[in-house]
Amino acid sequence: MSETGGPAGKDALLFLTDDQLRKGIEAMFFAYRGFTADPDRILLDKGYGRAHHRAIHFINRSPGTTVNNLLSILGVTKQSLNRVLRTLIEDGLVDSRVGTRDKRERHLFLTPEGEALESELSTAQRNRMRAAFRQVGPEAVVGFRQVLEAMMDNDMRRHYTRLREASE
Amino acid sequence: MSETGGPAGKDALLFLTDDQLRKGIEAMFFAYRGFTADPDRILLDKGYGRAHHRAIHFINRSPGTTVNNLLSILGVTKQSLNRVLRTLIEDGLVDSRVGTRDKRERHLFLTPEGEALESELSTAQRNRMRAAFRQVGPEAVVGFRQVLEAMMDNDMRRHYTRLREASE
DNA sequence: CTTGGAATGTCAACAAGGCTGACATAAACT
DNA sequence: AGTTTATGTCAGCCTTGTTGACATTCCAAG
Repeated sequence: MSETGGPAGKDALLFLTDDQLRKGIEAMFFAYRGFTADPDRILLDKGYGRAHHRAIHFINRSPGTTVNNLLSILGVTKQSLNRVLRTLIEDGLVDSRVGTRDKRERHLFLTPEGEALESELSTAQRNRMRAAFRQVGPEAVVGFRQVLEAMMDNDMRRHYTRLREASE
Repeated sequence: MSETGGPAGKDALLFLTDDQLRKGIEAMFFAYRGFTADPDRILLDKGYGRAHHRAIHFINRSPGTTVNNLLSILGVTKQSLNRVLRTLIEDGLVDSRVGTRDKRERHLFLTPEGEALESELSTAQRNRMRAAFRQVGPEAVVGFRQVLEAMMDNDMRRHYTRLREASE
């Protein structure tokens, strides 16, 4: 690992100046645009938006998840999510099955068509991420994720780590 | 410094697996929510949105900038930006002065009230960024920014570095 | 067992902030 | 002077966020 203070001395905390923080803020802003650019282009052709992408992504990650669970991951209202889900279901990308144990719940799955779109979107997004990771090397990638995790709200970090546990 | 390939061997590129890339993607998604959460709360009270924040931020960064320049930084249409600017001007947070050399241009400045809001917003956002940076240390911060820069589109990276040059 | 409240999901209507199209004005270039 | 180009504004549409009202299902208290 590395010491967390850098070289001990009067400049040890230079990375916490307002200028450095602003640099981080602007980097985050500009990078997020790149992060979503490729999927956005693909979705535009098919008449979908970023909200559809998010739903598809997390249904793929947790097949059979309920609407309620998806809500707390996405952090939007159920009414907002519902509109998106309805179009995905109508278009045959998502399958919604009434819960067997609790009939109020709907369990969500991707159809083969939904999986195809998910794959197309995540391939595009991974390609950009891969190029960036490769360019900067594994140590930078570790730092990247450490900062992002530290920046999350607790609720979001809980979802983030829970997704890791489920898949590994 | 550090070698960029990690331990030489068959696992040297393990950080580029699909699982690692997906982890990066989800980290980006959840972290961006945290990144905008604090300013969003402040803006909600005052009847503004994220679009107003972005405009205020970059006008503060480049006082006297034109609408056109702001457009290419924000990557939205002029019509969309115009709606936001109109309310900020009406509310006395932004001052729009017709260009002296070219009367088609409008040069944008923050009023004292605008600067007050800018300060409130950026203080909140910096506080979160500072807490994250401090928690993970300067080496992680370097990695964080390296990945973000590598992830930007070329146009956005141009704006990003241009802002650096102007201020340092 | 039934009944009242809580949980889940759907429908309707509204607001913010993207978008395109049409246009007014100013500058620039024949 | 007259056409073309650049800048900014106005009008209207679409996505996706919001709240409110409601139907269905479950569960627990009487």
